Amino acid sequence: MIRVRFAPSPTGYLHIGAARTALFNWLYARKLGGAFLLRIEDTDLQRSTDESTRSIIEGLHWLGLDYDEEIVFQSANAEQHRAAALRLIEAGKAYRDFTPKAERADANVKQEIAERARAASHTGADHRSNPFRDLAAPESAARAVAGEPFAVRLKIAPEGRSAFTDAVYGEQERDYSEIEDLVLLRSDGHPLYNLSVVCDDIEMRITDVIRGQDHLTNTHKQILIYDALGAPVPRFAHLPLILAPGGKKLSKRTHGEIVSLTTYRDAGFLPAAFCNFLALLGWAPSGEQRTADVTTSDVAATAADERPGELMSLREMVENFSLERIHRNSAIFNFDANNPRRWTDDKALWMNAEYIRTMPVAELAPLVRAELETAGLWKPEYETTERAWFERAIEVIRQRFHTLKDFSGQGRAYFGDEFEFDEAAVKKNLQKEPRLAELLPALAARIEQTEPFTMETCEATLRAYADEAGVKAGLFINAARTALTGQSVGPSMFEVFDLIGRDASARRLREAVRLV
RNA sequence: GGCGCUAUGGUGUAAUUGGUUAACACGCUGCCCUCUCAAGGCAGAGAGUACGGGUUCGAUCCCCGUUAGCGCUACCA
Repeated sequence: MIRVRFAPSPTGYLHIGAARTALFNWLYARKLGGAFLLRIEDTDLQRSTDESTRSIIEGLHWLGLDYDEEIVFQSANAEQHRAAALRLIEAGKAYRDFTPKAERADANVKQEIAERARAASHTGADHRSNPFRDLAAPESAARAVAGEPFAVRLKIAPEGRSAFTDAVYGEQERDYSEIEDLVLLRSDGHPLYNLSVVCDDIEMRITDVIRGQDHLTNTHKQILIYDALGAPVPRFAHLPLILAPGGKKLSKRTHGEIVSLTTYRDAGFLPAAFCNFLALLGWAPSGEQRTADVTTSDVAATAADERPGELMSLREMVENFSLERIHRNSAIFNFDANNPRRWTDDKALWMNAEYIRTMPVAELAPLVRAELETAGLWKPEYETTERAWFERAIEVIRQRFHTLKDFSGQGRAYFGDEFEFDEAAVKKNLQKEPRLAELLPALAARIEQTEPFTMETCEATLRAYADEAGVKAGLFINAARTALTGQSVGPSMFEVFDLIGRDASARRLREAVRLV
């Protein structure tokens, strides 16, 4: 049985790249009927926080990626990892390194690495020139017993090659001479990443490791640890990275909130839409599936036969998913920090709007309810006596919305009398024609007396009065839109009258006079 | 410095795995529809597949080199 895991380290919020890794693992597990597990890699005690762990769990929950067993906290297994390292010493596969620990500043590690490599190539020193590598076992043990601190290093054979087949990147080979005797245990006894990952993956009986491409070259080291431990090596699949515009690294430091999953939740994205978008970064259904999906998509039950194949429900993604179709080049997450309209990837925004516009209203309603609740606009009647009205309002206004936030923003006037007037709209629709000061109350009176009060009768009333007053119907229509909703854009005006209702419509028309 | 990975319009991707006027989506431009804005419809601009060599009757696709970007190279994860 397939067992995969998502293993983030809880140092900060859940990164969208990590979220995509989680999604792919989940997709793979669900497709193959396997288990999807969650492991929190909190071995770096200084940087790990509970808050971050919580945000990871919340993020997965929001996306709808359910995990199958208890969460594993890596720090809880430190003792086992240590024992494994000690066992490797006994077996002669690792050795104690008594070299005093070198302090280095995090900021210049890269530079230091380069300099050290250059120096080593001059002196002819290689990865196997550690003086403690071949220290006799009894002496090594004696020094340890005497209390001398030591790190534990894996003993890599001087000659040979490591090889594996990555499900995405294909055949991978690396000469042992390129691999240093990596440290498994710090001199303070703390197990290091590569050891911990391998031990936990063995313990959790992970069969397929699906993770970011940044681990591709480290995989050779981990395979060496599997071998030393005598454990079977899982299958590996590395995912291309997600980069910022310009092909630069997408980081919290330089790009801020844009890389955090919670940003999208808080901005009113639908989890299904965001998963859909994320899935298409580095993966795509085949051309065949793309066209086949046109008729089977259930994202939009109402217009299924018109949907492009890129829009897929989670269920459809599971159906179509395969490691083989993940590609190897990194994807760019496109956005423009200087343009508020382009604050995140255009396609993500479009896709979210598409979902909002086409998903069944019954599924959208609870999400709108949550949004209205947080905005203080929710009324319990929307679930009972006004349910039909509520669903109709959603249906009408969602056509122009991009995120759930729009229901409490642009859509505010539909759910209450407290709303803002857009300055430009007032100027354009109410202030260009001074006669509106008299005409608006008169229109209000006519609207009020319209019987029955429907889209059609409102239209007839308005047009008749426009004729009578000798103005264009458009004048009234646009003025009414701004009077009733505060905006210059929105649904067909007669639908707006109908939704907002007789009393509120008349009232808002009269009140708008003060803005003329 | 060493090793590795990658390279199709602005972005995400497709191309029956060597044979297409290089396709689709987002974005962009224009027109239509129209009470506004979306949506929708129509039309269009935008890549000859990073560059240079091979192999081949024929390369987006296979090979080599160059360049660029990214990753790894820590007693970080």
